[in-house]
Formats: sequence, C-alpha cells, structure tokens
Amino acid sequence: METTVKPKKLARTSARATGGSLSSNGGNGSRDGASRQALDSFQLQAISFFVHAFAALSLPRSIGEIYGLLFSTEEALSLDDIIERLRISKGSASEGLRWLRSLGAVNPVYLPGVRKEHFTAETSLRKLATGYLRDRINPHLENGPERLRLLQESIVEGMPQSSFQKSRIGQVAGWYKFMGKILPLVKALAGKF
Amino acid sequence: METTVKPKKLARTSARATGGSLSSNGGNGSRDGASRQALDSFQLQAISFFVHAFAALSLPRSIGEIYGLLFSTEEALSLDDIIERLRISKGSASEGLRWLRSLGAVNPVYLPGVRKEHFTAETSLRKLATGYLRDRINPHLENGPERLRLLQESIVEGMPQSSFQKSRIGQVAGWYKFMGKILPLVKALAGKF
DNA sequence: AGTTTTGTTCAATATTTCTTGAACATTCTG
DNA sequence: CAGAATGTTCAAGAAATATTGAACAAAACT
Repeated sequence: METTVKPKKLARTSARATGGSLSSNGGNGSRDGASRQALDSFQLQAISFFVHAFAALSLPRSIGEIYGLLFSTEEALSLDDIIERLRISKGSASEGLRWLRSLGAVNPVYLPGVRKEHFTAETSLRKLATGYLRDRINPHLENGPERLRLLQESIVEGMPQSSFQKSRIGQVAGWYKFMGKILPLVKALAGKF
Repeated sequence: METTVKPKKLARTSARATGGSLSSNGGNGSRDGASRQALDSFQLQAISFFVHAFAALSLPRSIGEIYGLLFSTEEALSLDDIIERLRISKGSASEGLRWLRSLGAVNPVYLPGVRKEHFTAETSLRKLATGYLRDRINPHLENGPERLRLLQESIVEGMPQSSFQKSRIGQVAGWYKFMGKILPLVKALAGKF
C-alpha cells in the first residue's frame, strides 16, 4: 500500500507546544516538510512490543501502535502528533484513542495555553487491568444470570436427558462463581505492581 | 448465502453407531434424507451461549458451535455427527475440532467396534483454563525475556530520555512478574471448581 | 491389492474487521 | 459573527480471517 509519498498538504509542524520535560525531540531537529518526527529506536521497539501484545488480545494494530508510542514517549502527545509519527489516518487515531481512553489506558494532560488535547500512557497495572476487565469481561458476566436462566428454561422436564442437562447447568454456574472469585483477586494482585 | 437447498448427494445417515447411553436421539426419529438430527432447545441455547462466550475471546463462531453442541449432548459425537447437526463444512468441523483438541477442551471417547472418532466436551474448569493459558497466553510470555532484552538494547545511553526509558522497562518487567504470579493462582483456583 | 471409510489440507470464496479520507460538528479566536 | 482549529463519524475500500468444498492421504476392511 502507498508506494508514492503523497504531498500531504505540507503539514506544518504545528504548535509542538508539548510543553513536557524534554525539549529536543530525540535529536531529530527536522525542520518542516520532508522527514518529520522520526521515531527513535526505543520507540520503535516499544511499538513493536505493544502491537504484538495487543494482537494477543485480538486488538487492532493501530491501537497497539498508539499505546506503544505514548508508552515510549515522555512528553504528552496530541492526535496530530500521533498521526504524524505513526503515519496513520485521523480516523484510526481518533477511534484508537477513544478506545484507549474508555479503557483508562491513556491520560489526558492539561497544558496551559494549548488547544489540542494531549495524552500520556497510563502504566499502572491496576488501572489497566481494571479497565480491561470492566470493558471487555464484565459486560459478558453481567448477563450471566440471564443466560443461565435461558438455559434452565430450555430444559424440558421429564426427558431422559434432563438430568444430564441439569448437571451441565450446574457446571456453568460454577464457572460464573469462579469468575466472581478470580476477578477481584486479579485486581488486588495487580494493585501490588 | 445459500438460498437454494443443495441436493447434497443424499448423504446416508451412516453408521449412527454412537453407542453411548441415550439410544433415542432427542425424540427425533427421522429417517434418511430430509430433516435429520434436529437440535433440542437445550442444545440450541447452549450453542448460542458458547458462541457468545467464545466470541468474547475473539474465537470463530464455528468453534463455539462445536463446543456448545458437545457440551449439551450427553453421548459422544463424531465429526460427521457434528457436520450433520450444525450444518457446517467438513473443513470447519475438522479444524475446529483440532483446535479444541489441542486445548484439551474435548475428549476422545473409545467406542468398541466403531471406526469414527467420537468426542465429548471437557468441562473441568482446571483443564479448560490450563489449556487456554498454555496455548494462547504462555507463548507470548515465553519470549518475554527476549523482548525485554530488545527493549533494553534499544536504549541509547547518554540521551536525556534514557532515564525515562529505563523506568518504562522497569514497568514492563513488573508486568511480567505479575503474570508469573497470577497465572498459577488462576490455575489453582480453577482447580476448586 | 483393491475398495471403502474416515479425516486432513488447502485454494477459492465469503465474511468480518480495520483503515482511510473526506464531510461534518464543535469549540475557540479575533 | 466569521474564520480557523480541532476532533468525530461514517461510507468506501483494503486487509485479515473464517468457511466451504473438493482433492488428497491414511487406515481398515474384504
């Protein structure tokens, strides 16, 4: 995809007012236009790391890239910073950021006098784990009782297999109990790291 | 997809020697050809349940269907039984079954005098959890040390951000430690259900 | 050995999911 | 308020994944 380097409307380096601690951005003191925001080796490595890790959870590459970039960058970055550095579309960046935000994997940073929203990576295991469980696991557990009820009601009393079916329902109920026990444990332990 | 009902080569009901416990298969004493192996309401409900549950882990529908069918059926089923009841292709059934087998989510059942392999669902939480972690989580944890090393080596000493980068590596290391603690805990607790 | 049964593999196709880019909405600035 | 900056949404296209079906391989019978 994309063999020719599109003109891309000249894209001025914009505010770059990412106030943070590091003033020089990785030694790449590029002016406008051509090369622009190169990633340093640590960032590249970190992005690769998170793209793989997120893929293990079947999450889209773009989300791994965004988190990886924020994780490996000390100063807060804006949507445009992300687009610029990762060379992904505005749409992807916006949706990816929305996803990370809803999980709590990303922190908004207030910068006086700067319009654009800026973000840093949240790295607290407790927050990450809690957010992931809340967004991706709990929803399925919540309608557990409902699903269990549906299963129960589907049993036709008096059939020869109804006793087998009841034992199966007992097992599913046990699985839910297990989840009820293990999730708090995960959160508690995550708090210690 | 598929609006016309293909002839389907008449497909004789074949052996149906699924010897197991229940001789009558759900009261559907269908002869050859037409309707064939209908699913009872419990099976339908269970399949729906597992299709959803597996989807939560981003696993293909066919795998959820197969596991759901086996879970809700007392007697052991063969590949052809599965194809017949779920109306999925041989390829899907074979690959799905392979996946479930590798996880240990399915048990081969020996039936004297029967050629076809037959399977029942494994429902022990400990076995399911162990298999899932082994096949889908461990592989990623195993090259953890390698990945950490790559990250470390990507730091250029003396850069102003190298101290920040080192702290990030410390966090990733902590995450791995967490996984090393939590996984055994999960397995242990799963054993109690 | 030849035939039938059983199960696997894989290229083609169907389906789902992700990404892009441009239009739109919203908020800020002057 | 007009114009600019910022961010979101969504239809169309691209890429990734799952499913089918038929050819193939292996094993079991005669």
